[in-house]
Amino acid sequence: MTKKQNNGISDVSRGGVRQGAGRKKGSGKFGEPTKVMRIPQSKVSAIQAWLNLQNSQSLQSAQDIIPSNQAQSDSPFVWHLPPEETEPAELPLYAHKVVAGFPSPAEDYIEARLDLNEKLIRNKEATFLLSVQGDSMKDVGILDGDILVVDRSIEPQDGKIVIAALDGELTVKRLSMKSTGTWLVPENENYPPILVRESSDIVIWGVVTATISQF
Amino acid sequence: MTKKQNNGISDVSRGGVRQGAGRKKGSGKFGEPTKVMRIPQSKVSAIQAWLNLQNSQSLQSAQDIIPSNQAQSDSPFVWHLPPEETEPAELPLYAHKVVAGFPSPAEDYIEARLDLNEKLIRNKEATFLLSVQGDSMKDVGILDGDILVVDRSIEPQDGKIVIAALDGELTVKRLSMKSTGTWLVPENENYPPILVRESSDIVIWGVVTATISQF
DNA sequence: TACTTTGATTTATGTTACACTTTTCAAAAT
DNA sequence: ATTTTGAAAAGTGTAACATAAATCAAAGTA
Repeated sequence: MTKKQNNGISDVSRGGVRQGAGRKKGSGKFGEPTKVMRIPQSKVSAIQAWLNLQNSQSLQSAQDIIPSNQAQSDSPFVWHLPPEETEPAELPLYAHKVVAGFPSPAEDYIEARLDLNEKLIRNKEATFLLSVQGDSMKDVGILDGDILVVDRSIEPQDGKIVIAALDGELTVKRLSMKSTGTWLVPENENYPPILVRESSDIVIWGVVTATISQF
Repeated sequence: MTKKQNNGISDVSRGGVRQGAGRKKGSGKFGEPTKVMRIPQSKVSAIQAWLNLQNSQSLQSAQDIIPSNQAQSDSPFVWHLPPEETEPAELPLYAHKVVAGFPSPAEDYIEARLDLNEKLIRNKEATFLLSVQGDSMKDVGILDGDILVVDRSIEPQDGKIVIAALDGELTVKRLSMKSTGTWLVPENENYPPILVRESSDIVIWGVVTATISQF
């Protein structure tokens, strides 16, 4: 296999011990020293998923928003959150049966004023945002690049759309708990439902309460 | 030290291979098989803390909270673990192997204000919200009941998704300005594109910058 | 000269191995 | 009947090992 045939006088004339040779410290995927730990089996994938997230999160600051080096699945990734507090912006909300009439939206048409934070976030402490990769949930309007609003304080019930850590990867799917068992169901006919076996290692991170597509 | 002096005929007459001998499976502190994982140093204590928490929650809290076998840690880890989702009991989801409660990947950010307004609204004065009826734009994730964020200050260009008042009705469509004329194009194969004739009465109210679906 | 290839070196990573600890139970001792 | 004992079985933390990936200067090539 190896072409190194050090018979007597070798052709070794490259490489060698020298300053600066070899891989750089901190060049691994974690960017820091590691330690081995013993983890209970059922928690392995949750931790893997979490580490992946942490990883992509720190990459985000340097790179763009969505890391592309692991585009093989529909994993959501943590969205960077605006640090600063600003005054709540209340926007006019027009009735959804807006009749024609005057093109320019005047005060008359305003049905209510709405603060998006208030509208979308019920439990601020338990809510975080993720961005989506993949289109396995496209039929419910969750598209690649969307921002998901996830509430960890909502109980994952049958029919809810959840963020689940399965085999070390985060996915967004609809949770289905039937007599046939627990399933993670995509909303895209090109993807099959996933049966959550007894032996499966699954952790639900939260319930998706909204998705935001930006154009 | 050992008093076992197996010289010739030993006094071995206790113990021995037999059914039921030895420690029981699942009698460890995790109650299940484990696996070794490599963990980045900075995450070790967080994971330990979480594992301890999980442990003391699922098992009896007869023991103490803080394990003493790792009290040598030099990092002043604060055990201020969030009260979190630990609402008055009632999550017997363990039966389904569905467990909530991994520390949020965005925990550090939750403290910060999730300002969706800032994220979604560029020009507050010119922005309004509109809710959607119909599914003519479902392929871009605009579904019935969604809330649209509309910016009147953005110039309606070819390819933009716009709110148009056409012959007295408000619609959301993609604006297409080709040599064949100006079109309002649905994003749903069941709907035909609409040609905007010279005689048409059309007014563009604004450009859609985002859509929000709530579940 | 400028670019590409090569290969030893160094760090990273996942897994196995191993030393030691803990738990368990029945025979032996009391 | 109760306690002691000790091998067996399982658990736990860490070292060790085998690849894998990254790095860079020498050597090769155009």
